[in-house]
Amino acid sequence: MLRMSTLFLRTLRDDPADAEVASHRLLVRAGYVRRIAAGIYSWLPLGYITLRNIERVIREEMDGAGFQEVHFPALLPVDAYEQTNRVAEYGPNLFKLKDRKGGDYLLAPTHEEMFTLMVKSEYSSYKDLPLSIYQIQTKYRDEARPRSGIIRGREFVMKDSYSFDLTDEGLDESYNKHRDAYIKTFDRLGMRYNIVKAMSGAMGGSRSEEFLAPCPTGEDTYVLCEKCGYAANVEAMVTIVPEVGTKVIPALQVIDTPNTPTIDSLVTVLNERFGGGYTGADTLKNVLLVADKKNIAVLVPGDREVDIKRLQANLPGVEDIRLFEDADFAKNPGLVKGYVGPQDAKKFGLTVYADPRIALGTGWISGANKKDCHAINVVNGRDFEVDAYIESAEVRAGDACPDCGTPVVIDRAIEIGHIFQLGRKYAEALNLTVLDSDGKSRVVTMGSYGIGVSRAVAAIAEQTHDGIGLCWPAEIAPAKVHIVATGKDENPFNVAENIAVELEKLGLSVMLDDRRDASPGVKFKDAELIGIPIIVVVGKALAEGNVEVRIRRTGERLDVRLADAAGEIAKLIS
RNA sequence: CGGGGCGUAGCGUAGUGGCUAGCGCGCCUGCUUUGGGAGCAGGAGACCGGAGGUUCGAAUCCUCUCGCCCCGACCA
Repeated sequence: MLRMSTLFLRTLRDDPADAEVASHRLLVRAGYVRRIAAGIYSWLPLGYITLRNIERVIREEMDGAGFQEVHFPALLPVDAYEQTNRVAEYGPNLFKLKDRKGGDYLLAPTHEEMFTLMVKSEYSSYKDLPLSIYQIQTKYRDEARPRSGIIRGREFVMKDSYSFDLTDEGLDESYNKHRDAYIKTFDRLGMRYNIVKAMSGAMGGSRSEEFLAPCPTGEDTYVLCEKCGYAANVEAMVTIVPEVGTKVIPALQVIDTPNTPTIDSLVTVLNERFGGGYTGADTLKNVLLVADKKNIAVLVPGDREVDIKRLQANLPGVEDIRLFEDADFAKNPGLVKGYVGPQDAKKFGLTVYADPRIALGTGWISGANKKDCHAINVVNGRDFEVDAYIESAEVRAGDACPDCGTPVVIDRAIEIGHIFQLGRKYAEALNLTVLDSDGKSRVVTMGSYGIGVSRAVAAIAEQTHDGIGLCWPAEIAPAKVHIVATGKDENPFNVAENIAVELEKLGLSVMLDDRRDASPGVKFKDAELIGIPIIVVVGKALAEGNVEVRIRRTGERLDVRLADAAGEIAKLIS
């Protein structure tokens, strides 16, 4: 039983000045966490209980699916991470340190290497597979910018699992088992979430899905088709290739378009000259970028921006992308800022990437590679060539769903889980092989499955809080019932104590506000801030032989006969 | 790393060269109060982020530095 009279807790009346998002503000105010440094937090009793409740649910579901828990050190020698090139990949995001002998260590940002090496050192036969093991561990990433309190820290708790299979079919099966276990887990945690197609990113691999908890403070943007259920991270959103008309487009013609370095100014001039009807979508935007020191052109419809994140996600292997700067234009005098067209790309040594909307045979208005001049009737395949079609244009609400064509909606979310098929990258790098039934050595294929445990505390707080405080789902609340005793004589305190004991006998955890020196108002405010789902007030209603039961989420209040209070409360929870 | 903002008691804050750094919450003591963050009285608590400088005098001005928050870049 948690007794408020002795609980290590101090709630704050004012919002902390350094907290912006709701979860951060309320978790600090309600005494769940305290900041130690940027992105590094201490967990106080209420917060730690909540965190462990989430861990418990995760463990139950992982164990239930037949996965086994292990525990690796957070402090590791760098060797293995060098073999897989992770030290370079993580770069400054890696917390590095030296031991007294000068040996290089790191605080692990993730543990693929350890899992792989562990399996390698223990197993060597296909008969040992499939295998899925997991851990719940503190991870360290020296983020360039920690933000939003617990949501994005430099130290955080993560559950990570890895599956090991001989075949691709086996990997699919392991992946699906994890997917099912995640669905059960997040359902129990009382979260709203979408399972969304994602890019597997630099890790390689094929299938990849994210579990996203919709919430305005989230950092991820995703699209959702409300008709067919298609959901994808914007990076993974697929664009429908438009039908190309059969009309013959006249020959390319260069026209004078003075002072039209922007799409808007160009459209204005076109409409003046040709009597209207032109929009940005008729023009071709040629965005020049430098990708790992190579010049590239990205073609998108003029009414859209290039989404550099999407572009990068769809250009695997490219590490650094930036827009052309004045210095780059100076080095390439044929490329006229504001008047670039793809017609002479070869001549300029540009690799041309195009949004799928720039389909073969479509005609456009583009820059003429000459100051104050544009070209009309510029046809893809006739007047210019595209080296590759890739998703690179910004995604907008209302874009067509690739599965059913319905306009999609766009929403923001917090990434709380990510499952993906790693394939053989780590197994190859670390030489994890087993003998198959023919006695031949085969590289194992792996899957990787993460849940942000500490982040889930914040995500749930974001999704469930209201104007007066936190509001936990029963499964993870620091207690199931919060009993408030009010009044100045002994009786309500004794009654509250008795109900608490009875509830605990029924298996329900209880927080008891047995403070003698706090006024009722303070106790109510604290109870609402702390966010335990059922609040029982023992006080005035005693005169009629009742206690008052309040549902935190709905604000609903009902009187319950004292005699069967515990039983009634227990019913409310189940 | 670029842009912006901020560092004064546990928390929220006032204080733009002047004398003992002010207020609210919280904390301690006493009395009163007890269904919506109680009242009165008394009290403790601040190297004004740090270093250096200007000045008769610096929380206040200057330089450097450290930290924190927000936007962007970045982010298994």
